[in-house]
Amino acid sequence: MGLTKAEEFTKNQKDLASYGKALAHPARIAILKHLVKMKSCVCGDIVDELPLSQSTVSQHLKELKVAGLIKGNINGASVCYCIDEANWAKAKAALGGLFESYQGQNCC
Amino acid sequence: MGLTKAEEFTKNQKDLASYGKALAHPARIAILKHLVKMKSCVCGDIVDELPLSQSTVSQHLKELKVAGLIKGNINGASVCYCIDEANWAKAKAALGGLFESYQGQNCC
DNA sequence: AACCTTTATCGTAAAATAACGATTATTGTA
DNA sequence: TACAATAATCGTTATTTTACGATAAAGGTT
Repeated sequence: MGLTKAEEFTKNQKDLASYGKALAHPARIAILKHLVKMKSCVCGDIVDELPLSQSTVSQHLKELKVAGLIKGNINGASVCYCIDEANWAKAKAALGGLFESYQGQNCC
Repeated sequence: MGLTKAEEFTKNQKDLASYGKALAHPARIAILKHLVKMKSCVCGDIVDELPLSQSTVSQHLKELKVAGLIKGNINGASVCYCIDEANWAKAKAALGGLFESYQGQNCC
């Protein structure tokens, strides 16, 4: 993202931007939708669902994990990813709050 | 964002990602919150609110406009920006739908 | 007409992102 | 123990993003 002056913003603004960033790629949206639908999910299954290489999918999974939206549990040789319920609720509340704070009525 | 294979995803996935991208920077979150709160808003006022140069803010405004979340009306020498009510509702519904589609219950 | 204000655009540089193949580490299996 | 499978990480490249100053365009003002 080039030069970033993000330090100068509030925690709430940075949190919201962080959730936005996690959602800012169709592959990550696809991963999240898959996890929501399937509940259980081995990493390999996600790779098979997407038109991307294993390493690229792994990167997207990492970003979602860093943003807190998902978590991964090692299960033998594979890893089971799923929605991180607590943080999902936080993101939902934060984004929902933003969108609901607008009640219509503009000047233009 | 580097090489993008976004063509291979569904319209819904791309739409959601587009909204995510619009929200992916604290400055744009700040702009949106300001517009929600103030209702009326001259571009210059937004510049004054942010720790960024006029040209950088103008770029962020453009991105929000491209994503459809805001619109600008020329008002003499200045421009009045505000929330685009229709698209705001669409984004709210799309993101809300994603977050509400998860009903808890994971394997991990 | 000359000038100031306001905002968009241009040109540029630094940094992040997206993508891939190759490699590594770990676990399970023959 | 040797080998296959799984997933993370490394190294690299192309593209996009962020940011800024400078300039341009357009609208007011004197």
